[in-house]
Amino acid sequence: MSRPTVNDIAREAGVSLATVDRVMNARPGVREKTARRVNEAIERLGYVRDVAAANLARRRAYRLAFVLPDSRTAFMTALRTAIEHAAAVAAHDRTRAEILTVPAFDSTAYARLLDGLPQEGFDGVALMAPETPQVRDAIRRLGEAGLAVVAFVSDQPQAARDRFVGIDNIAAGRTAGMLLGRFVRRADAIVLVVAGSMMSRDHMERRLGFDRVVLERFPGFRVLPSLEGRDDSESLARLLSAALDAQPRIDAVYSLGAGQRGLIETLRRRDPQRRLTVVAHELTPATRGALEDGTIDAVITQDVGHMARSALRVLRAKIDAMPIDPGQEQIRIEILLRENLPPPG
Amino acid sequence: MSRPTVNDIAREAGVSLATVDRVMNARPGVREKTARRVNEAIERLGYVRDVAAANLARRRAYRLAFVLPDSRTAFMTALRTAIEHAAAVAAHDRTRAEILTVPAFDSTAYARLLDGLPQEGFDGVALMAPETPQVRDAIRRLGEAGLAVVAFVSDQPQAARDRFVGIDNIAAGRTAGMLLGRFVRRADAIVLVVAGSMMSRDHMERRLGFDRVVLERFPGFRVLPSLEGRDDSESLARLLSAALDAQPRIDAVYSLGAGQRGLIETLRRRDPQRRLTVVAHELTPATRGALEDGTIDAVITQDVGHMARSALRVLRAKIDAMPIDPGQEQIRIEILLRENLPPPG
DNA sequence: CTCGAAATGAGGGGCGTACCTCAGAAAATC
DNA sequence: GATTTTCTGAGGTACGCCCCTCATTTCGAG
Repeated sequence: MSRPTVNDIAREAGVSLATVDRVMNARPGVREKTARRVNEAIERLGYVRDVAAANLARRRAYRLAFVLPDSRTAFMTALRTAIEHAAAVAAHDRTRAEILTVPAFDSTAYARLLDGLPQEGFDGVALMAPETPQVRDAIRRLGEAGLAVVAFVSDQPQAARDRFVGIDNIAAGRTAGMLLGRFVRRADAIVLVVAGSMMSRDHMERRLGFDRVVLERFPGFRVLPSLEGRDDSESLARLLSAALDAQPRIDAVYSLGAGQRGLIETLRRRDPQRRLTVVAHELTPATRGALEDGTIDAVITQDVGHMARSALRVLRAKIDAMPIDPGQEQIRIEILLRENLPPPG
Repeated sequence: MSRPTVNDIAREAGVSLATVDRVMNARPGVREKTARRVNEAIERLGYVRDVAAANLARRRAYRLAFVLPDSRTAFMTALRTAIEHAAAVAAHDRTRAEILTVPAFDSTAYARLLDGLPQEGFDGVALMAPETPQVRDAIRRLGEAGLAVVAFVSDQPQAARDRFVGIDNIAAGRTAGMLLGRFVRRADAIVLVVAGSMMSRDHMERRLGFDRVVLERFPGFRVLPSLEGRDDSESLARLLSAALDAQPRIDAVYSLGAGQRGLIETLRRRDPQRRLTVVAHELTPATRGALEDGTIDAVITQDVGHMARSALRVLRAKIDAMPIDPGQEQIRIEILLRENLPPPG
């Protein structure tokens, strides 16, 4: 005997199909007593609505938006590709997801775009945006308009988002710090921190976590003031080169993300014997190559494919008011060495 | 304009619905020329069959089996729980998955069980079994009977499995070796390897990878003959205690998996200052606690939840002859430090 | 050209659910 | 008890696809 259907419920509850339908879809005009009988029958038979059939009948289509900054770092490119891929797969599942792009730090533009989404028929939004009052208010309005909202990659802890899909960047920074600290042999190591841009919350949090762990666990380390390459490989290469000249005894480099290409090229040139211990963020073609040839010792990363799929699943679940599987939606802070690098592609 | 349906295909191809249906479901009685016209129409409109609707109409139900050894290590317990959870979720999706248990190293019992599956109406099997000729032949017969077969956790590279869901244990061993080697401060470290049982392929492969990396990268290390606790915490505790007495200068311990509880308790007692560098496999309540309190420095693990879900997805895809998303099905060799430990549960 | 076989069209019933209408029954109101 | 209001039942149509039957057309062989 297979799963019970609405018909079984109707029979079991001693009511008609129409009544079962009214109860199940919260339509008006059912006495409380009758509704209870139906719900009891559902309980008793262990009925679970066949979501596939329901969606078929409803002709339901989920219309979702990924709202991303227009930044074009390797990480953002990989993220976009992952989202497009996940969206193509989800298209087989009545889900249409589009990427919308906004000037990177323009909160007003974000707010304007978000405010327009309800009228355009979107049911849910995955949002990667700076944490500002304007964005926060726009998120609240989205929620009031009935859209599901997840903060994506970068959290909005103060805002009315339904969930955060991404990693804890403080913990990621701690992880990087611990790894770097244990990889470096000497107790009085000099460490250089390289940042894309400190304007982004992620990088600030990583830095924070890193500093804390160094302070707690490697108090003998000297951490130099951080280099800011403004997400740009060329300027980063120049800055790094200058820093290595100024302080030749640098033992380790921690790269918070963005501009990795310039960093790696400079390291290859300046440190061919790989005396330096290097920990970087984000798996990109550049960091993969550097991991393979030993220029970088470890990469801390987050699986962009997983994040894209997770955002889609979470949004759909929120739209349907269904529970999510926390284990499946937990994005890991991955540590990659050359030895556990997943195959490319 | 939403997705094209079979009706659109029929119209576009200038044939009737019945013919489209015959083509799509490979039913006989269609001239090749006509079939081609239909397929062209499918191409042109970018039609993709609505699998949900198709399954509904077919009343298709996937009946899947997880065939596991009766071993009751913490890892196997976690794995079973993860499978049960994934199966409960998949039940909402016309998929019934059951766990079948076989005496751990009894190839004959495995073969007998596997041979019975086709008659019992199973469509696919995820199999964790020793790699023996008997099992290999049984897998071939399953394939011939039309079942999808994935090797689960432990690969069957010589057998006709459709895929392997699990990690490369040689790489996992290499990862552990690299991590341990870099965490230990001295170049002439003495390393103790602790195994549950060397009978299992996984543990042998990890050992192999570990040894190779130590040989290549840390040639000064001395690796002691390995301790075998036969997957049993108590006997492992005794052995370890004896080994630490015999060689007090041990610097590091590598635990291949199984019997971790005894290991950890002994370490807590014998090494309260955490002088030892310890790398272990599998995230379990015991290793989690040990990571948190610093008894263990790193854990190499594989996400059991991911593996269970992946096996289900892969089996369904194989049964439907649909493509899979390699990125999503890639099981990671995860490195966990205290800093990037995911929340429990 | 004829005949039989093969190919195709037309149509129905069904999968489990949603959503609608209308008539009739039960309950609440006075 | 009559009347209004609220509930409930019966039944239909639809979603996109599967699978079956039967009549009709087309094709190829002789």
